[in-house]
Amino acid sequence: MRWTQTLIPTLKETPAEAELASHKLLLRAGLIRKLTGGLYTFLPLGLRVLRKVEQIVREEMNRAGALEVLMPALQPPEIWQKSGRYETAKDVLFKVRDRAKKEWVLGPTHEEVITSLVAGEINSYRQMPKNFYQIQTKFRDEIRPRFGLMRAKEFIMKDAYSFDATDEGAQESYRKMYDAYARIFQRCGLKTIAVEADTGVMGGKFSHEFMVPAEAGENEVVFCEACGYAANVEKATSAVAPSAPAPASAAALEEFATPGVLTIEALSRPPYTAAAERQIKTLVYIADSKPVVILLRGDDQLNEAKLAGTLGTANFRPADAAPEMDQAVFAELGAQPGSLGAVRERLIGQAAKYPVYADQRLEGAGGMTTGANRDGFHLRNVSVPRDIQVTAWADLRLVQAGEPCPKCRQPLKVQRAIEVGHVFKLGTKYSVALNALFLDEAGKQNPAVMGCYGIGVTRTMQAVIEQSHDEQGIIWPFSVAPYSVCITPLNVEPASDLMKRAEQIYSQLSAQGVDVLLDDRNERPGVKFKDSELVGFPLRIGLGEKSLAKGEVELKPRTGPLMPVKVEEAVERTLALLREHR
RNA sequence: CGGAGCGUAGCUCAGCCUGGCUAGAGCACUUGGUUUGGGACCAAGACGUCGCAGGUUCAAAUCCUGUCGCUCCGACCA
Repeated sequence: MRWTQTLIPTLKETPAEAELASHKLLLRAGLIRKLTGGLYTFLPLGLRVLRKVEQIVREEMNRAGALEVLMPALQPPEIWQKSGRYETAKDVLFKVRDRAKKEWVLGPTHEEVITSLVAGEINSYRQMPKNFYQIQTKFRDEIRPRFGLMRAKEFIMKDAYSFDATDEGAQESYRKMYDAYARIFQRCGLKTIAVEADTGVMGGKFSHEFMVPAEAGENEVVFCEACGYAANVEKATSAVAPSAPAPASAAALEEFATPGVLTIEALSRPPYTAAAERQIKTLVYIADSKPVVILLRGDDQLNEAKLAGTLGTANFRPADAAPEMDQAVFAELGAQPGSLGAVRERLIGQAAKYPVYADQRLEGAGGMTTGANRDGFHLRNVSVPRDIQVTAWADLRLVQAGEPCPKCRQPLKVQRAIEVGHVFKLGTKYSVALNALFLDEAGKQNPAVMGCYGIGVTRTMQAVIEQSHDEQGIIWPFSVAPYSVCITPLNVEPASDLMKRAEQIYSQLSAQGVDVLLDDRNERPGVKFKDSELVGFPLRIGLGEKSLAKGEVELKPRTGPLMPVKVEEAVERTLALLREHR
């Protein structure tokens, strides 16, 4: 392709709308343009990258034995009602109406469609295992689209769904996808870590996310360099020490005045000096419209994902002074936040019936300080086993960097990351709901055991840029670069020897099947160099009068030194470099 | 949805506080010329419903109200 014949609208200045380096570069390098918030057009160069990522995904899915299909993006709401997600996923569902006013759904994902298909087409254990995948546009009514392609209303996802006759078979399907994902991201030049992920309230068996470490990521992963333990912070646990136990001869509860003290921090300072780890933090949440009390150690933070698992619902929020209903809850408890506690004898009336969920770390703790359910007062000498009636113990705390690894006790690290892929062992939730049943060897009817597997293709493309760029621009790996080679003649007069040489190299490389771009613009050298570095072609072949006088052209890898080579050897040397990176 | 900020040329922004003459700059674009190994220079030119609607005023980009859009922080997720 010739530069003057395609459209590569590079920008010298950074568009005001972009925050992330990768988002800025997508715009500046002329890969995408925004139509409106969360919706982007892929320009010729951006589309080439996207297609290359898709092709890698396709090859690896095929290698893993998955079958490519293409399902409708426009879907009937009935199947969503059957699975129950018409309600549970209502916030992300785009809905449209046809001329008869009938409602349709724009697919945010395709479990319902594929399971409906399989229900009709697969009836025997002999037809399994099967794994179907597609690369397709998804629609999600994101609350807040942001960061360019990272979180868009419309994006391209590779989704796959496996169907097995047995649980062991499903494990094997899961493992194959896990391995395929590792290969896919590696081929895209991405460093990823696979982390244990929260299965949420859907209660799937287990799940891994593929994360690209990056400060710009929206997730946090906890990992151990010593033993390889890695988990999403929502799921992560650690081997933190339990709290100091209640002494044998426990002192009696004692109320003391703490005027104006509303925080753990304030209570840990003089004149009170109750260390944070000797305090009990009391939180009140409204879950499914009912108040619940949550207890953590003073120096711990609540992990809301774990709370969701414990409560069995994601429909909860912290109680807040504003809504009247919440005010009634605080009135029942006898105090405002800052003076709340869960000591049995202080919970009277309705408050005595509020369920109390306590973090495991408090189990057996003694000598603690907590709110007295009376504004401006706290209680000391609290013994958890003696004074607090706990409805259920659970792991509710957020793991912090430096805590001991749950497997090997070495210090854990925390890193921000971008989620590019997710593998999920689903079980039979959808096959039961949508009747995907089969007959086993014994002639007995069973629901298929499913797994689902997603890769954000457009997000992966941006993640590559986020992980691989410098001040000059993008640094594309050969595998997904829009063009592997950019030929940069510094004189584009058609009659010039220099341009003839450039044309010759261009046609020879093209004939060898190399993705090559000829920068035939009549621009000054600086402009051409800057642009080729901004776009990030892995290899540039520079042709200038000076070096050509010596019979040389210049090979310039994006991040390597300039390599003068004989004109006659330019094509061969280029092909050799490309082979090295295959 | 809650909180914060921003809407002026294709892009980056100034002007707004303290209303006033023909609404500006740089980049990009067009034409001509000079240049040509790291984002050139000279000259001439084209490009604006100042997001939109209403109000205040002799007069509104500027003040007020509403509205729409965008960006950032939180809940959602590939």
